[in-house]
Amino acid sequence: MSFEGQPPAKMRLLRAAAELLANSAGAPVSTRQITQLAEVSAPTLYHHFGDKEGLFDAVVSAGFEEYVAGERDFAPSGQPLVDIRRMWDNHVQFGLNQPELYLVMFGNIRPESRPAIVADAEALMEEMLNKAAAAGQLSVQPREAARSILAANVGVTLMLIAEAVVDRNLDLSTMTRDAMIYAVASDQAEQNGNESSGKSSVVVAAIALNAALQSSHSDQLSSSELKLFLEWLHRISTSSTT
Amino acid sequence: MSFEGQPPAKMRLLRAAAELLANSAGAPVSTRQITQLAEVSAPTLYHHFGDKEGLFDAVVSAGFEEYVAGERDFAPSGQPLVDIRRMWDNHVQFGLNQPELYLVMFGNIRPESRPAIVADAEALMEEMLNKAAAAGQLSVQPREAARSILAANVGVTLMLIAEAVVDRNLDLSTMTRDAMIYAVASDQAEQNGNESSGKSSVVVAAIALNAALQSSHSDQLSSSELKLFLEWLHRISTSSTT
DNA sequence: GCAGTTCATATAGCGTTGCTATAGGTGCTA
DNA sequence: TAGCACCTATAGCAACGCTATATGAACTGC
Repeated sequence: MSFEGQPPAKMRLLRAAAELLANSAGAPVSTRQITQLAEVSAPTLYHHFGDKEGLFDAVVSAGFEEYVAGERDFAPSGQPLVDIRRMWDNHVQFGLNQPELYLVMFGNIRPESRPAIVADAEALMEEMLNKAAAAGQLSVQPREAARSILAANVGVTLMLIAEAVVDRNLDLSTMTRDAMIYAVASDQAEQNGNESSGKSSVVVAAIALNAALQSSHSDQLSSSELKLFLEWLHRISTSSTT
Repeated sequence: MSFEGQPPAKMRLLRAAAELLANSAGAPVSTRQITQLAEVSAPTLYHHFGDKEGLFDAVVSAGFEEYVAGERDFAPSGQPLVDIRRMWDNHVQFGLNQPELYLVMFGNIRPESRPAIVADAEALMEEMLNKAAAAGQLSVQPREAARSILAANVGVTLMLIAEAVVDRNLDLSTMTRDAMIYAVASDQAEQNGNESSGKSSVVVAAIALNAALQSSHSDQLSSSELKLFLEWLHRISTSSTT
C-alpha cells in the first residue's frame, strides 16, 4: 500500500498520525492533534478511517508491511534458523524504534479488537519455520513454534520498551532468543536426519529414554511410578508410525 | 496492605474499581462508573489516590500481593525448577483470570510509568531462581534468567489474553515455559556437544522425548495419562544429578 | 449545457472523559 | 469553645472521540 496515489487528505492524515505516534514519547495522541497537523478537520478523519483505531491500524499496517518487506528481502541465508534469529532481532528493533506503534500493535491487544496484526506476524514467522522444518531442523510443529517464539519475542520487546533507554540491556533479547530457538530446534533429537515425521521422532526419543532408564536408575520417581512410566513408555515406543 | 482498617470510602473505591475491572470485559472503566458504584463523588477518588492510575495501581498491587502471597506459600517443593514451572503457570492463570488488571499491569508499560510492578515480579522470580542456582541447577545468572523467563511469561500471557476464550490453547504456555526453563537450566552442557559433564543420558533422552511429544500429540495415551506422564518426564529432566 | 449523483471536506456541537477550585461537614485535641 | 486536620460534596472546566448536517467539487447521463 504505497502512499503515492492517495488523495492528499488521507495521506496527510496517515503521515501526521505516524509522525505524532513516533515522536510523542509515551503521551497519548489525540485526533485533534492529528487533524490539526494534517490541516484537516475532524470529519475527514472519520470519513476515511471510520475510527481513531482505524487510522492507527492503517499506520501500523503500513509500517508493518514496510518492516515485513525489508525482512523478506535479505532473509534467504540458506540457514533458516539463522534467519529466524535475524527476524527476532528485527522485531525487537522495530519495537524499540517505534515504541508507540509497537504498543498499539502488541501492547493493548484484546480479544475483540486486534488479532489481525498478530496473525500476520505469526504467519511470517511460521513461513520461515516451515523452511527449517523442511530441512529437518525443527523438533516441533512450525505453527506451534512460531506462536511460541513470537510470544517470547513480544514479551521481550515490551520489557525492553518499558525500560529506560539508558539501561536497556539487549542481552535479555539475545538470551531469550537463543533459548527459544534452541528449544525448538532439533539438535537434541539428533536422529531427525533420516526420519522427519513428527511421530517417529517421538518413538525414537521414547526408545532412547527407555534404554537410558534401564541402564541408570533414576531416583526421581518412586518404584511404582517408574513401573507405570515404563509401561507407558513402551506403549509409545511400540506405536506404529503413520 | 489489608483492606480491614481503611476508611470506608477508600475501601469502597478499591472494591468498586476491582469489581469493574474484573467484570467489564475489555471495555475501559471510567472514574464516574467507579465513583458511582462506590457511592462516592469524584474528588474523594482523587483525594485518596491522586489519580485514576493511582487507584488502578492500588488495585493491582493489592491483587498482586495476594497472588504473590499465595505463590510463596505452596512454593517450597524442594525442586526449585518445579516451583518455577508452577510460578509460570500461576502467572498465566492470574492473567487469564483478571485480564483487565493484567493489561493494566503488563500491557501498557511505558518507560516513565510503571517499572514498579515489573520489578516486583522479577524479584519474585529471581528469588526462586536463586535457590536453583544454589543447587547448581542454573547455567546462567539468576537475575538474567528471571528477566528472560518473566519476559516470555508476559508475552505468552498477553497472547493468550488476546485470543478468544474459545480457542485458547494452553499448549503455547506449556511449551514456551519448558523451553525457557530448559534453556536456563544447567543441563545446557550438551548444547555445546559436551555431553559427558553434568547430565546423564537419561535426562537428555527425557528432554528429547518431551520436545517430541509436544509436537505430535500421541494417541497412545489418554489425555490424563499424558498429563501425568509429562509431569514425570519433567521431574526426570529437571533432576540435578543421577 | 445542465440536473443528478457521488465523493471529500467543513461548521458546529453532543456526550463523556479525567480532573479540580472551592467549600462544607466531622471528629479530634487543647 | 476554638482550632485544626481530615474527609467528602457541589459544580464545572478543558479535552476527548465522534457525528448530524451542510457545502463544495468532480464526474455522469442526456
